[in-house]
Amino acid sequence: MSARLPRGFADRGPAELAATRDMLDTIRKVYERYGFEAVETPAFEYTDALGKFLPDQDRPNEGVFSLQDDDEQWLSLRYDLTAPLARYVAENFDRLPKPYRSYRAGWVFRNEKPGPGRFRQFMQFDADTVGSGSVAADAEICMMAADTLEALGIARGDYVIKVNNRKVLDGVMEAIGLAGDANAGRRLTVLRAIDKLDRLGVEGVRLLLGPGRKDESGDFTKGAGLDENIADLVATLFRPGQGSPQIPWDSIKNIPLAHVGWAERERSFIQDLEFIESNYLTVDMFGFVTWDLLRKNQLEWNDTLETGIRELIEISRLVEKAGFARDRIRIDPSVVRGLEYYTGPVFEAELTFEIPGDDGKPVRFGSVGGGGRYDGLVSRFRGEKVPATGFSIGVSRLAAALQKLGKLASAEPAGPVVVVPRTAALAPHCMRLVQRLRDDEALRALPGFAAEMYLGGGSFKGGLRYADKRRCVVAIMIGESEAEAGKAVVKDLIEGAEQAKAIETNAEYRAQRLAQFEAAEAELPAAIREILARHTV
RNA sequence: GCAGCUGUAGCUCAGUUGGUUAGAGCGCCUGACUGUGGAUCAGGAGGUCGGUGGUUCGAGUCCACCCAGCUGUACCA
Repeated sequence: MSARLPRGFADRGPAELAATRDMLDTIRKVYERYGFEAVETPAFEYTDALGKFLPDQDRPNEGVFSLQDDDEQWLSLRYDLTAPLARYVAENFDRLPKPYRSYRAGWVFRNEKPGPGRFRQFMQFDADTVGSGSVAADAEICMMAADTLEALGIARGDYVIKVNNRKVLDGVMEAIGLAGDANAGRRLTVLRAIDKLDRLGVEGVRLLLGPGRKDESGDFTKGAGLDENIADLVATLFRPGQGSPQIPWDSIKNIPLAHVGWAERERSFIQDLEFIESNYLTVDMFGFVTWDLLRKNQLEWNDTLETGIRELIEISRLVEKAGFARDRIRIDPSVVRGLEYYTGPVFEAELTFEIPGDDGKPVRFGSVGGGGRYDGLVSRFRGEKVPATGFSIGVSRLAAALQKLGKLASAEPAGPVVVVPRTAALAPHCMRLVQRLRDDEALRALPGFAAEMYLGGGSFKGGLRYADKRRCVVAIMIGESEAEAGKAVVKDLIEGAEQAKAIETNAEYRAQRLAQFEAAEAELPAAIREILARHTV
């Protein structure tokens, strides 16, 4: 039998654990400052509570890890933290304050094809506001996401929280005649195509919206089958970075409304925009461009679309007033996200900086989190409607990005002070000594201080080799003569290694006892503190 | 899932048109060094060449299938 790690799972060493712990701590502080409170739910849920099982099968869908309980009920490992929260809120609805603001971190599991940076178990850190239908809740979540990324050390300008609204997408679908249950499949295809804008570009997406697309490997993806001009319209409309469309603000303002003959509702909508400050230009323009494109294609404006755009404008207004400019939170119509349960605003946190990859080509990390409004999730468990919105950070992915940025400790933490007995008979003497170090007030006050006696057998040098591998800074050596004299030899391992680089010959090496000195037992803590201080800053 | 590429020591890789006992560097272990990691020197362990079957006098090398990995694509609640 060979020892092997299951595909798509990862072991984590001390360096990674320490880094993740720091990261979670930082995120938690931001969330708590916003007034969110902690909750934890288990890794397993009843499969139906996760809301995903195929209609005509009694077996849970692939994609989740599932097993049958002894009462034959299906259990699944959670694939995100949102569905379990909905279950928790529904189950404890009466005693929770509303709106309920909660955060939680935990492992989630997906039974999918793993890849570089894609695991079948990974950590998410979520925050949600349940019980508020106000777009202020959505705006706040976006603000918090931006603050969180900055708290983690990502500079302003190196990230952006992109915001869109499912109602806009739905409204456009409606306008191009894809409303209704009969078109659900094609709607999905269109949404997926839009989702790929950043990767495939406008051309690729236009193909996906129309006849279909063949990729480099020759694989063919079936398209949505839209008419060419409609595909054009959709691809243009949801182009990413829509922030600077071709039409300048002035030309919108100066449109002679009466002359174009807009319907009353449309006119009032556009007139509204005139009162909006220039910072909301993106949404305004998007609204106008949408309106204009629809009109040119003889398609109708609709309520869903208007509501969606008005919500986006409102969110822009809120975050702007709170001091979040467009370099942090930005409306981007190409954001699609979670195709299933989102009902309103959707968000995506994206890292915008590039880093040279292994092959030298610049690599973007892209999305490190996302979320949105899911007004239907909790109500699956209760009669009444419970609006909710939330955001989820992909911890592992973000950690990888931070590591590349150098914002995360990547080195293994320094090892303990190791006391090495010269012979086995000295073990009691050393054990007493090491315990005195652990009990020393001043040493204990040092962050991360640890002391241990070398427990390995073999030769004396084994102890030093061990200290080396553990990245220890200080070794204490005790032989018979030292024990009798109540003394110890203290060695600065880092300084010793440094000095050894200059040594060329064996004789010289033997002659030197690099970076070590003898100290009385009582002076040990002070000597150790001095060496540690030398190397920890 | 589909397509293309790749599988030689713990790691990174060599291995000539198919030809003897398959190599290197790093790492690991042991020793030298009067009681010392890191320097130096000497030695050692470790591979059914991803697996199975085939072609051949002979296969790490050629062929088929399988498995695994990488890349793209699809899916990702």
